[in-house]
Amino acid sequence: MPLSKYAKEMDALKEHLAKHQLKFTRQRELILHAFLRQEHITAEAMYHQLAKTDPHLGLATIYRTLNLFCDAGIAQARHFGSQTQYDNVSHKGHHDHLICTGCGRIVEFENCEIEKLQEEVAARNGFSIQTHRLELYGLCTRCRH
Amino acid sequence: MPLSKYAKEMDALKEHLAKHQLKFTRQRELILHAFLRQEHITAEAMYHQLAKTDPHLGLATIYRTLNLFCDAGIAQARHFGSQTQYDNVSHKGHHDHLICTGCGRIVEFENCEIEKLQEEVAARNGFSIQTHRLELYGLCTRCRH
DNA sequence: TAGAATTTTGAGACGGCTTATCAATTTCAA
DNA sequence: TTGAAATTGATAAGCCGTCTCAAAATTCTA
Repeated sequence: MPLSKYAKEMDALKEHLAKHQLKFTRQRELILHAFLRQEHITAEAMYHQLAKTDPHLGLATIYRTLNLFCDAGIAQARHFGSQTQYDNVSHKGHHDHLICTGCGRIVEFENCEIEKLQEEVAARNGFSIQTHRLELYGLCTRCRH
Repeated sequence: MPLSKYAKEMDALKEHLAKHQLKFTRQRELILHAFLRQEHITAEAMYHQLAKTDPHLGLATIYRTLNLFCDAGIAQARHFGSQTQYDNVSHKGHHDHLICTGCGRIVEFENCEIEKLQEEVAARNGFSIQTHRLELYGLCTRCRH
């Protein structure tokens, strides 16, 4: 019985920390919990969100920690406009994105067939996939008119 | 008989200019030709490239013009890392990437079936795809051992 | 073709997002 | 508990892209 529903990610983080001689800190734990509650978030948004309960948490720490999560495979950075979105990898499962270049609207989708083909391509090249990123850019119905 | 192999894009640009009361300038023509020669490029890269022959071309002009091309449907901006890549829309030969998280090796691939499925997903959501980005992250044969 | 109206250009200032710096603090292995 | 090493927070610095504005170029009109 896990102590928390985020035990899996917590383990992944601790394993990464151990492997790189990094330390487990109050801030990292705090940010991890806040991060795992969302599907995706920007550093700035998380800063404001956490400021309510932890007003002394620095913005730089949030950036550093979210980038750490990316290294640990818990988060994935996605650049949109001038900002960076940090996606919760476990939350999104295997959701990919349709992004409207007109209005910025984002539609999530999932397609098993595509995933299967990805596996085939990877296998053919001797790779074992850990994660992937698929973004389709185009115009949505509204923006086409 | 077209005067240049870029006649189609030139027409698209001129049509857009006319429709918006914009002017056809030496710089716009210059940048269009330089742009169409590549599959994708950043403003900065184009700046350095053109500086050899036109040292007085301003970086701001390049940004403005590449954004103009986006409006005209000739180019398409894509955010990559902290930079903006301007993709040449007319280039169809799009390749995707397999990226080894162990050693950083990048293998390019192309898969028509995946592209077809992408089109289907987009259509189902009312999108018309302009471009896409597909990256598979994993371990290559060597790094798995 | 000349002249006027309008747009564009180039150079640098500016602003937003992210990373670097560094002294003080915290973690953790011994 | 102690001390080496990593982390933090505040802020400076950096980067990328846009804005500003006077001068130049383009287009329109006659």
